[in-house]
Amino acid sequence: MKSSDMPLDIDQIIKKSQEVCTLAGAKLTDKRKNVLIVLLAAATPLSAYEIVERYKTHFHEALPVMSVYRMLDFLIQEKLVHKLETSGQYMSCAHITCEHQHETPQFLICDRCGSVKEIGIKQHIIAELERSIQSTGFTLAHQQLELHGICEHCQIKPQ
Amino acid sequence: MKSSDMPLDIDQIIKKSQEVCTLAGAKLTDKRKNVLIVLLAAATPLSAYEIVERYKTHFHEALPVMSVYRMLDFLIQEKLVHKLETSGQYMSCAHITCEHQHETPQFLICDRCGSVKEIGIKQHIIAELERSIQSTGFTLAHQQLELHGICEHCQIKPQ
DNA sequence: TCTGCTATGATATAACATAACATAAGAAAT
DNA sequence: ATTTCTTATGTTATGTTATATCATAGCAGA
Ligand SMILES: [Zn+2]
Ligand SMILES: [Zn+2]
Ligand SMILES: [Zn+2]
Ligand SMILES: [Zn+2]
Repeated sequence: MKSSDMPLDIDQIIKKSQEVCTLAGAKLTDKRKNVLIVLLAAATPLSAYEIVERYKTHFHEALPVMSVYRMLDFLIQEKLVHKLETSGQYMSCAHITCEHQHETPQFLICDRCGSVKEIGIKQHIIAELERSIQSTGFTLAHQQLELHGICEHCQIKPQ
Repeated sequence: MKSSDMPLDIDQIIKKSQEVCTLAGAKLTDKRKNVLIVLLAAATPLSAYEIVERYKTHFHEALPVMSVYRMLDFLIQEKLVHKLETSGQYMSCAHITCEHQHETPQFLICDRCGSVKEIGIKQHIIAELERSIQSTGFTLAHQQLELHGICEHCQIKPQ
């Protein structure tokens, strides 16, 4: 299951992505765009090697995995894609078309079906986390939170 | 830097580990024990391959990486060792000698020196997290939280 | 001793990621 | 239009993390 239950308008997201890149003085080349499309069309995060396979299927063109890693680096820099550190997989940002600035992301990873829902982390959670570790002298870098569990759909389904 | 600033009494931890295993009907063999000792003596988490190297240095005996993975599986099952999912590294549990049951662990990972401090996650943080995702229908599995940042020591040191 | 179980060894391979250098494609300057 | 520079992509090799599979050793109980 795609984590968002809303149907995606890929064309619109790509259009917005173009704008984001142009604004940043970066170029969303055709291949970078196609990699993003593969991720947008996927129901779950994909590894770089899975992207190679799907790219081949979708676009009838081979893409070296080395290039995929570089394109992912680019897309991550532009915050169009995120990397899940706990699984080494990549997924498109769920908030590309949102106007607001990108917040610290929080990922809800379903351990049964593999779907991932990205939500912005609530400010008060960050504040609580910081308060709870204050005594350790540790300073948080706001990267991302990856939480594992069972998604809504998988809960109502039989095992 | 070892994350805990307290000097470790490795002998005492090993003794307790023996007890934990015996109680669980499991055997802490010499090799498993030695792998644990390597981790206890390390200042930072180690990869399985790094454990192989250090094992060789400490004990003048080669250990196949395959065996290390199996011993890590065993030690993780007995909660004597944790795996950091964000880096594929392993570290000894900081609470082996504690009497209380093992809580959901939270790891503060220093991105400058690589040290990791393990603390039990506060109940109210879990409650807050659960409340914040309630509307998504997602049910958290209490695995572990890996937080990145800068540790106390690295903050006072020049870059 | 025989039997069966658990631990470990050995080998191969899968899966994820980076390094280094070559070529192509496009923009800017001449 | 040609040269030059830069950026994007291709190619090959290798490093790193993890699993699969089958063989052997060691040990406990019948
Ligand atoms: Zn995002
Ligand atoms: Zn699910
Ligand atoms: Zn622990
Ligand atoms: Zn540090």
